[in-house]
Amino acid sequence: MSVVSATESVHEQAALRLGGQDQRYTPVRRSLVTTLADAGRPLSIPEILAANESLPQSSAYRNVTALIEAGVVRRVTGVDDHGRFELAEELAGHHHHLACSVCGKVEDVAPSPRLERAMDEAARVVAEEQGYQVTGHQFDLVGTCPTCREAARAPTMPTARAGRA
Amino acid sequence: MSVVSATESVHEQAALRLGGQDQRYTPVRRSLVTTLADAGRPLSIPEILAANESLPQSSAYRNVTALIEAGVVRRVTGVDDHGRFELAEELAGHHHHLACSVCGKVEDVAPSPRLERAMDEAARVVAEEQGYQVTGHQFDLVGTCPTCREAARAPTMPTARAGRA
DNA sequence: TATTGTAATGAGAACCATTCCCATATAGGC
DNA sequence: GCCTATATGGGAATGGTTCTCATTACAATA
Repeated sequence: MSVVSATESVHEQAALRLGGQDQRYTPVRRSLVTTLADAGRPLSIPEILAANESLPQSSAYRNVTALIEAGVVRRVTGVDDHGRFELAEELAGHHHHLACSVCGKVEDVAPSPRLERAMDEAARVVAEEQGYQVTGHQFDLVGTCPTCREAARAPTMPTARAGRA
Repeated sequence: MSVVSATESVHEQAALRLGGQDQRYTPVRRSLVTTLADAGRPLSIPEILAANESLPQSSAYRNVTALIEAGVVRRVTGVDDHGRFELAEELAGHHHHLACSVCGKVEDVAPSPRLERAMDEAARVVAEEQGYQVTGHQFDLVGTCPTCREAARAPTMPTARAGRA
C-alpha cells in the first residue's frame, strides 16, 4: 500500500502488476500509463486519444480495461457521458476530485488529514449499521471551472440529462 | 433550502417546481415521484420500470429528465452501467451513498455533522486554490453488500469494465 | 535461427442505455 | 365544446463502449 511517486517506479509497478496476471507491459500500455501520469487528472477516452494521435480507439478501451484488471488504473465517474481514468491510488497517491458540471473536466484535489479522518469514521459507522464491507470511498466536489464561468455570459447552458454517467 | 419531509409536501413541491417551468404534474410524473420517495434510495431506470409495470421506457426517461430540469430529481452516478435517480436534496434531505461494487445497488446514508463540517472546509479550500465556484459535493462509500458477500463463494466475480457509468 | 504457443493489435461490427421523432391523446383556458 | 400547448408511447436513431477475428509481435525452446 506504499505510495510510489517517481515516474520510473510507476512503470515498474505497472509492469509488475501486469506480469502477475501473465500480461505484458507493451508499448501501447506504457504510453497509456505515461499519458495518465503526465495528466495528473482523470482523462476520458477522447482525451487519451487526443494525447496519442495514432492510437486506435479499440486499443485504448481494451488496454485501459487490461490496466484496470491489473490494478494499475482506476475508473472515475464524472459528470458527463464519458468514463474517466486515472492511475490507481497505490501509484498516484490518495486524492479527491473536483468536477466542472458544465464541461465535465475533472481535476485532482489533495486530501486533508482532517477530512480523511472524518470519512474513515463515517465508513466505520456505515459498515456496522448496514452490514456492508466498505472497501473505499470517493469524495468529489462539483462546481464550475474558471473557463466555464467566464463563458457563462454566452448562453451555452449545461444540459440536464437522464443519461449515461 | 428547507427540507420538506411529509410525502404530501413532496408532491406539492414537485407540482410547484414543474409549474414554474410551464410543465404539468401529470399522473406519470406523480407516480415517478412516489416511486422515488418510497424507495428511499437512488433507483435506476430498470428499477423504476420494475416498480411501475405499465410505464413505457421512453416515458420513464423523458419524465425523469423533465423532473431533473425542474429540480425535483437529481442524477446520481453509481458503479455500474445505469444512471440512478433520487429526489433532490431539498425534497429528500441531504445524505450520502453506499454503493455495492458487485451488484451496483445504492443505499442512502445519513450524514454526520462532523463529516459535513470537514467537507465544507475542503470545498472552501479548493474553491480558493483552483478558482472553481463549488456548488456541491458528493461523498460515496464503496463496498460489498451482505447479499453479494454471501454469494462470493460461487465465483461470480465483478467484471472490470472501462465502460459506461 | 526456425518453431510454436500465447498474448496483443487494429478495424469494424455488435451491443445496449439513452435520446429523439412523430402521430395521437390529454389538460386547461376561452 | 373548441383550441392550443403539452404529454404520451412506440419505435427508430444515436453514440459510447464492448466484442470478434484475422493478423502480428513476443518469449521460450530446441
